[in-house]
Amino acid sequence: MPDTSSCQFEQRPRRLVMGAVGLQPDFCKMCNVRPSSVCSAIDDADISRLSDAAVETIVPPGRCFIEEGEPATDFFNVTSGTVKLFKALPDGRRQITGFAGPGHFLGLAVSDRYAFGAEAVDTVRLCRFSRERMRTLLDDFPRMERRLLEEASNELVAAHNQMLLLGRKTARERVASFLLDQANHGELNSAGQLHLPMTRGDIADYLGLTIETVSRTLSWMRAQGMIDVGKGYAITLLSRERLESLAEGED
Amino acid sequence: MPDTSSCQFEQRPRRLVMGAVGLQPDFCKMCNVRPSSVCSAIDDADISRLSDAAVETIVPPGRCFIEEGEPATDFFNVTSGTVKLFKALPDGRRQITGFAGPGHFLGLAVSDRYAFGAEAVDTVRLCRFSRERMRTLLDDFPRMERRLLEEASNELVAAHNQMLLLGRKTARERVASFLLDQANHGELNSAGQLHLPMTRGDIADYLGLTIETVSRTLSWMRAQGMIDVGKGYAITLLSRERLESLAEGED
DNA sequence: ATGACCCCTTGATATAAATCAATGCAGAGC
DNA sequence: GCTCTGCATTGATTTATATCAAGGGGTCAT
Repeated sequence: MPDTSSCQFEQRPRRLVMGAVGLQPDFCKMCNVRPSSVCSAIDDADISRLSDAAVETIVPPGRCFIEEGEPATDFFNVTSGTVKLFKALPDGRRQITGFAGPGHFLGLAVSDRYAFGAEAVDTVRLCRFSRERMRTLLDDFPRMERRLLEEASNELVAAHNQMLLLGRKTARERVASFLLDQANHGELNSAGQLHLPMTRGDIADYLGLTIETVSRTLSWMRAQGMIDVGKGYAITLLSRERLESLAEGED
Repeated sequence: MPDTSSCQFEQRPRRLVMGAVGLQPDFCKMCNVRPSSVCSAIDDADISRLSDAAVETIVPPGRCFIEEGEPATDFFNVTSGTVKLFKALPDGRRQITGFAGPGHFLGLAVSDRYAFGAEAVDTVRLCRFSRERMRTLLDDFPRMERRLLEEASNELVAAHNQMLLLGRKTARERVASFLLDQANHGELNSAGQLHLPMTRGDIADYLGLTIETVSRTLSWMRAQGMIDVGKGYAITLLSRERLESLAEGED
């Protein structure tokens, strides 16, 4: 059962129907509003419609749940875990266009087919809506449309940054940019380590490099004293300053 | 004076105030609605507010009208001509993130600073709004918000395609993809030629290549009989089929 | 006309990153 | 205990593309 502790509806039990389907906390996250402002805008009929619309889904690591080119039936909001989004060429070359963490939307596009594939990096929890119902939700909750526009704008900025990276940065600059992005968006653990849920292959496909180049670059950074590569997927950033100047090509 | 022939308001002259400031046809384009549905939703007070909000701007070729990192005061809708959008690194390396033609929006981002620069490729006509007023326009015309979301979604799809191109395609595949994109989005002239308004340098900065590689690749395609490179910026696609299989790496 | 400038093309060479190859390590299954 | 498999690291070599360099053909101002 989803955590509802951050939402204050203990006094209004009927409202918890939403929580029961995993919708309420996610819906708050989607709309980026306080739960109370969402709930004051809906009535009992809405509740049943919303409950009906959302399904909580759990996807195991490595499982692909959106196939590029398939009919786009669903719309997702990531609740926990990390998803990789990718596009592929017929001969198997693959470009990961982004990693989506908690709060991110998938399947926004206007097209009736998915423009990308999506695969769980680790265990992923999703809030799934049918796109058809999504459309009626948007009519009823105009805030949500604004929220989606905001999200799309942010993704667009990220995409443009990534285009600069892919088109004009060297391997070292790419890896430095990636580590800093990850450190800014994800959280560091208690030891100050950055936990990267994805494999070297995923990083390579995200940065437009090969596995070997990513590995060599990380080794070089370690030799330079910029980072410490721990066991598994943990990395410590020892000199954020040097990584930053490297990432922007100031060297 | 802007062309109003596509809008049917000859019988309601007062409405032409909008056309007088270059707003009305552009506004229709922005909202992607028939002029009548826009105008039925507004009254005289709205007209003066809208007229006030929009300014028609003409930008000469090569003129940069958005500086990356400057405060984002305005919001633009391209009326005619082609704009190049770009991001740059401190040492001068540049990535063109897209070319914006008639109907495209600029300055959508949530941030209070422009995330990219914009420069006119040829003579560009723009409809300019202050972002502050844009916000109130969005409140009054909810259709517009949906239209912007649609636009942003389409741009996101284009950005992801470009990431695949920049990260994983060879020079030949990149140039082939570019030519086909241009042929699909722009119009061919009467001789079946594609007119590219941008220089080889712009194409290179868009495709993550150098001028020399773009030039050599076009020469190679000509030698292969895929294209014909005319005088100036005109190119004829002789075998769209071969270009398509090349663009997707099927060779 | 002349020179300056910009853009494009083509050739020769250099290099960053890919590819090919070998090895090590850790977890899963038997 | 084993082997098998996937992932990561490191080394040797290749290659696609960048860089360096030269020359041609416009256009514009003098």
